[in-house]
Amino acid sequence: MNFYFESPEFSLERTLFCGQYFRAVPCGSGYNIVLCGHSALVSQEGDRLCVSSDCLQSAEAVARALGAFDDYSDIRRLFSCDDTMNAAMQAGCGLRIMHQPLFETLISFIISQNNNIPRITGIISRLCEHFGDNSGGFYSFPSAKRLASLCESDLAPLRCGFRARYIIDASRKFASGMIDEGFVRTAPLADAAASLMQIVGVGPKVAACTLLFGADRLDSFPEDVWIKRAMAHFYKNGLPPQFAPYAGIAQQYIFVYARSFDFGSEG
DNA sequence: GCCCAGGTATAAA
DNA sequence: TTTATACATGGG
Repeated sequence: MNFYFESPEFSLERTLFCGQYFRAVPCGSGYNIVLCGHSALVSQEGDRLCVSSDCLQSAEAVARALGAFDDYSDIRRLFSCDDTMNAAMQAGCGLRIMHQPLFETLISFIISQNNNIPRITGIISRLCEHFGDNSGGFYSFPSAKRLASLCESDLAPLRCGFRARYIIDASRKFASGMIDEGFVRTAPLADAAASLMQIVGVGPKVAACTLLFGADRLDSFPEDVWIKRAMAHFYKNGLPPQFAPYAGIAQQYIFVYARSFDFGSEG
């Protein structure tokens, strides 16, 4: 069934392809996605988001997880005092930070390290096909409990290389309760990051992306080589301090903007 | 073959 | 405390 949501100032494509999500598969004029346990075909016509899913509840959950109901007008107003951010907001117009499940985000960004997007997509796809639950031809993201029951060699079909060990370690630390979702969501940012970095293979970058995209921590700032280059180019002294509560969103706008200049290959 | 990919752990300086 | 290298895999 098709469900429609009014979502002004929202861009489905920018949101799905700004580097936070790896499970969108083009299908006709839209995309098949699996999000928060719901599979859906999503598309957009003007200010209207169309979610094709099995029931209204699922469709709403998907739209919510996409951030389609989030209003960034106050945030954009806050950022608008800054010339670079104005240009970045234009480049990333309509993007939203998604609300992805914590464990799924963590595993996705563990897989992303020293890797490229097409291959990340393939590995996650195989992970879901092998160990997720099949419903109607779509696979859920496997639970921490399920993956915790496996060993490294079980992940061989994923061809994820050295990351297999990290995936198993993360799953076991989640399944055992050693990493607590409530803590990750509510503790001071540095403590939440430290909690995630107990996992082998999780450093500051993966932790920060997990916090931003999977724990609604909009203040989390996934600094990496790419962003550092862009930031060094745009800001001598870092982001303006008043942007701190939304540094993650600012960073995501800048990421999209910087990518359009190919800063990745600059010295 | 060589280089790189939204990194991280480890071993040297 | 900072700087170099290996790490699995696959595409350009």
